[in-house]
Amino acid sequence: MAGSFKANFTFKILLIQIASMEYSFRQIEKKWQAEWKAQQTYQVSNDSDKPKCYVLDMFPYPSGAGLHVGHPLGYIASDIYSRFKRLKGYNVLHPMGYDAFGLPAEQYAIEHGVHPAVSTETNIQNFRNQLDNIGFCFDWSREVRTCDPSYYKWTQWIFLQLFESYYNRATGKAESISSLVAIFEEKGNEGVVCPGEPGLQFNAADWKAYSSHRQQEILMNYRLAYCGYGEVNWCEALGTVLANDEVVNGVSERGGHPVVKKKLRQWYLRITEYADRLLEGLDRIEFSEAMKEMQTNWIGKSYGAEIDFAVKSEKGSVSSLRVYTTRPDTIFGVDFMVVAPELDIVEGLKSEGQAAAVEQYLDYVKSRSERERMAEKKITGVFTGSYAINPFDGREIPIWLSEYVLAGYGTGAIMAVPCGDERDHRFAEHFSIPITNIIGAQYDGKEANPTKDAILENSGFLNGIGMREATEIVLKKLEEMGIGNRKVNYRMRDAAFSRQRYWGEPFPVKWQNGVAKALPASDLPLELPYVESYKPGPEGEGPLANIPEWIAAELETNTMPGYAGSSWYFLRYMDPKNDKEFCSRAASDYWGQVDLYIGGTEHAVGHLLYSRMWTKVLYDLGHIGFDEPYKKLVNQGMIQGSSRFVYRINGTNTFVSKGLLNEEGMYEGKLVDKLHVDVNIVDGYALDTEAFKKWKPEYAQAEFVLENEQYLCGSEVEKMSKSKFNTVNPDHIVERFGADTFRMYEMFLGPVEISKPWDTKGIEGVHRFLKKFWRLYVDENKGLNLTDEAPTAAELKVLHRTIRKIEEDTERFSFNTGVSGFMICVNELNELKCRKKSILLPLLVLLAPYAPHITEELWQLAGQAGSVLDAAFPEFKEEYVRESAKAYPVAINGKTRTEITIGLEASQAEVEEIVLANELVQKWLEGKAPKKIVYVKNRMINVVI
RNA sequence: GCCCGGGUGGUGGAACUGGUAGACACGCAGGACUUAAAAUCCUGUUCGCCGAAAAAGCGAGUACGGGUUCGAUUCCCGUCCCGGGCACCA
Repeated sequence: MAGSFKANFTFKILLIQIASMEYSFRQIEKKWQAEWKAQQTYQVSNDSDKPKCYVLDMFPYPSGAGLHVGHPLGYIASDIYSRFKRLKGYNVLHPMGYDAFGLPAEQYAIEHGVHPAVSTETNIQNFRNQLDNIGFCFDWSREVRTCDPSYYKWTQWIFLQLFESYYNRATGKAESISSLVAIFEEKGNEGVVCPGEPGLQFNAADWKAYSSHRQQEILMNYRLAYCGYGEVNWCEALGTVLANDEVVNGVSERGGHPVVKKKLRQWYLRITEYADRLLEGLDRIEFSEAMKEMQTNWIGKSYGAEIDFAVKSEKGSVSSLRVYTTRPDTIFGVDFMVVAPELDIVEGLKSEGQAAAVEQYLDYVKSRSERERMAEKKITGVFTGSYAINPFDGREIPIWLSEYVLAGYGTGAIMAVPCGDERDHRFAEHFSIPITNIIGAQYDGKEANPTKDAILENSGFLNGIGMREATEIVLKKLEEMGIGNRKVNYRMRDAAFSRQRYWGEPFPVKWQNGVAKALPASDLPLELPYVESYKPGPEGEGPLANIPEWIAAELETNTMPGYAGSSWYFLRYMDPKNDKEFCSRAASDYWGQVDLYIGGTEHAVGHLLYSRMWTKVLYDLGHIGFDEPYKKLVNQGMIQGSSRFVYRINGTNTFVSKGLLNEEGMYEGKLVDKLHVDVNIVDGYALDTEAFKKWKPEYAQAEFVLENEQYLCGSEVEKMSKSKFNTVNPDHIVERFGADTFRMYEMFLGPVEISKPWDTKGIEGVHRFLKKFWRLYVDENKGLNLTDEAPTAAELKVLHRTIRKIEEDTERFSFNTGVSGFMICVNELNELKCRKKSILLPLLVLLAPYAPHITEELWQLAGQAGSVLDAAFPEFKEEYVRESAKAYPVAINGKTRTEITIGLEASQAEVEEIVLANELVQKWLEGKAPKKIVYVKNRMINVVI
């Protein structure tokens, strides 16, 4: 008994010892995360002799769902790059913070009665824990939050800069409103076109004679941040304004209530004044061509003309119709006009006979969102009963209304040339409008041809003239006749900058007698007051309108949108604690532009354009020394999720199982709304209907139409996002495999810029690699197992190839191939049974940016001083990898047939001789002479027969 | 609809500037070690044809159809499918 007990006891001790030298990743990771925190290893100074490098991740919104595996993809990439740059001797700024204002927190407040500040704080804590788990090198002492008054004080301050500025087109930059007033007092607005009211003209005397109310109204039309009127999605039943996101099939996602458009007073940013500079700036920054193209298209600069057509109508109240066209040369091909249904002149255009049809059409359009209108393939429209007169041949052209023409672009009216424009063509065919062919054989009668190179026919005085030339002739003639002028147009509109919401920055503005007055900077921050209820105010105003004190103080009741705080946050990180300035000039001069910005393409035209504009304004006003915020942008692809959908019969609370829908996605002839459902309450495709009822209050009374006693959901691969309820939490991945494995696996999945669906299987391979790596240094029984022997040539070759590979791949953000490079290296060193410090210590440094915890542990075990984070990146030496010969693939007619090893210095003649002597090549030649032998040094050889 | 991106084995992907398609992994199959399992290690793995098998060989192959080229996953034209954005999600 005793002997057996003792043996058992010893055995246990042995087990513990063995276990202690295994790769126990959780223990190692927690140890070093605590150590780095204690040592403040990641704190960065603004004062350093080293070259600077600013690496930034796009500002996350701390959602209640927490991090999903898609978020850290970019953070890991930037983390690896930051650590790599640190090893390379840079002073690296790599900060993180929270874009903490936003709709979801408010939505949550409405649904659960929790104050957004409370839920946001909880979410941030949660986010932070999740981030810490992964071992990022963020300098948390620089953390910022947009909802913190010490932060939004400066958001409000920058808003005041915008409010107190206008864009001087003559100097091409923002200047102060006071300097504009000085110009007005001296000479009126001559030479200073009013962007908000282009026809406006007044002299100094006029200006002085204006009431102060009128003066303020004029100034408002110049300000970079200004007030105007705009349409919003208004839901009467909810008494609130909805985001496009929240509107499905013309009804609210919450509750399925009708949504119509309503005009409300709104703030705007005059980003259109910066259109040309936003275009020009693209030439000076390293964004992908696709990204530049998207921004260019969004800005949508076009050169064309505005033309006034005389109108013949029953009422006679409309004398002319102004259209915008980029193709004045096609004016003889105009077969009809299309006017946006919202335009005021519609009332005057409709004839008695068409009145009913027009009214019916207007009702239809009112129920449609802009998104739906643009996505519509179906052709809709109505004839107004009026005609425009072609100024050159007097032809009467019918005027139609159609939703494919948008009120906000150009003049809201177009001249339709069906033979040259696809949409016009389909419209003409659909409504049987006769088509005039002005390009002869270039038009086949079936499809529009948008060519610019045809010779015009059927075109009066333009007959026989090329289109490009004709454009100029027509423009001159229109100008002579006084009915048209050249016009540069932008598709981009001014950015709506107010929300009828609670959880955002209050505007530092008072309304007195209908005039907006800026609060003095000394009153900032204007703090967001506490509210009991998040219900909208009267007439769709924001919740702040419900606070008597707020109203009594005459304060603006709108709040700023999400992109306000995120448009300048990269500056605040440089000097986060400054309570005198948004960022000291010394700090912004030291850090300068963001050297590497990583984030998704979903911000291509929103955030990235706004923050570029804000930067330009701050630059113009002399607050910073550069006018582009981001020097280089790398787009991370999305890690996609697999979403699930439920189908609600439109206007009801009844949900129909997927299999019961017909091919058009209808149920018994009824329209259904397709709604996302949380993947966590769906098993495969089967919905847990009880959990569904508890999921959201509005579903508590939901009824289900089942198939085979189950409710089956639809599925789609799409972006992983809180709003699509399809997220996977990284925490449990880290728990099972460790942070180093998680980091490397995310990178190993594929190129950082490509989207791919998440799949947990496959992570084993990376985990195995790290265990193998560990065993290169540590014998699980004996412990550390390194020698001081001199390395062999083969070992040096493996090491230096890896140095080159990792350096190149990290520098070009090809982290996936970097990881595979490490795998190859470890496989080869294993084969060589290499345990030499001279090889393995440099390898530790190479791997440190990718897997910081395991490398720091081994660095310490190997008795190295200091942290591996501050080691020097090993230097690549070409001499160790140099080859003297290459095994060339030899192809016959492009098809590889064999391999021949030839010295690298061989000449064409020598190669030909060697190749022709080869037995296999001779077999293919069958005695004939080759036509040609292609030899590309260090690449391949091709024998052409 | 418009703009942008993508499509390569059973799966994720590699091939960087037009030069050996499938690196590196996952999965799968077989084997070694073990009483067994886990862990670890080894071998094979694009498809088809020809072989008893192995070796070798032949043919096809990077969404589909064309083109340029000695040579195309890579460049050009057209088609299909998937994803992102389209102005109040951030």
